[in-house]
Amino acid sequence: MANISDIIEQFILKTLGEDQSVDISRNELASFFSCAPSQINYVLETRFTLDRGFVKESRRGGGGYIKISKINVEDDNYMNNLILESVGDDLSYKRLYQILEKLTYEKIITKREADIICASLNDESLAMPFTVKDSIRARAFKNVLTTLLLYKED
Amino acid sequence: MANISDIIEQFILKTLGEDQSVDISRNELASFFSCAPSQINYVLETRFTLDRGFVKESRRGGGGYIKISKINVEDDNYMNNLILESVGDDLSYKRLYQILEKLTYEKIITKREADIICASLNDESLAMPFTVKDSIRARAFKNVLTTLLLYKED
DNA sequence: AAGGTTTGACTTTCTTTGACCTTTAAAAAG
DNA sequence: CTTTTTAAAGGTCAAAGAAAGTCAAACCTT
Repeated sequence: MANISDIIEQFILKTLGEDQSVDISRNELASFFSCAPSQINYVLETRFTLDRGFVKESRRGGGGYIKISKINVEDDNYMNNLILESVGDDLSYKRLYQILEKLTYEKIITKREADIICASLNDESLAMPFTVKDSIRARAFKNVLTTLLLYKED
Repeated sequence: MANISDIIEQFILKTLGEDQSVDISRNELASFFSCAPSQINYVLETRFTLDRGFVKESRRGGGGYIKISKINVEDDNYMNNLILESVGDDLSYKRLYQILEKLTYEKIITKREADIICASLNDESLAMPFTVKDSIRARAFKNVLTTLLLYKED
């Protein structure tokens, strides 16, 4: 955790807190952390992604800003979207991991459940050629999500 | 004895101590012991294996690290036995299902967790040739069981 | 000779930096 | 009041840097 990106990520998460969104100023943040402004973009691109449940919006020019919003995972749209589109036909382990983090954070699954899914679908478990691996993972994970949806009914 | 690998092993074990995990920096360790960085990998591969109850996780790039976690293998004969013998190198879906029923009945896992494992490792998810399927399932399920051992602490 | 160790060259992944680009609000000019 | 200019944002992309991973050859031990 010695890299700036992680620190900035934590800072933004903390600033967000329980709120649904925050506005940040790219340049201010960058100068606060004494880093290149594009570093902020890097953090946003790698950490505040849709998979992890964030949506961004920004505006340039005077009084510009970047707004980071948490998406509402409550309703089944998020899960349905994951199943139908977001996951797609291929799913890397990394991406799976990020999605699981989000689902855990939103308390849709427990940490233990996330770990179970991870263990069964990581690269070591799925010991097979690259090309097939990601597609098997996608298929299997969609099945898991579908199973979870069944539990949401109650 | 007296070879660097053993010394590094001891050092890591000592650093671990009673803790459940440690973070190490491959390059730092290597330069501390004046050895090639890949020597560290060698030590990890030969000494901190799953069989011996260790799980590893790492990250490259700036601020990279290697995390070594210890799993509690204590006295859990049933799970250990499952991992080492019962499951074996091949595992049919039927057999998996039976084991999951047993684990659920014994309250080692919840029904929901069983369903999740089922969903991710059933024949539909693992869409691949028969010959490979059962061996992938065995491997994956063993990983799941190992992960569950991590939770046996509490 | 066999098996475990050690080393180093090469690869992959992730992060950091900086130069250059685009958009926009506000100010200046007409 | 409209148009033009300017400065203040944010965006993009590629190169450099910082780890860790891999693999095979050389080296020891028994």
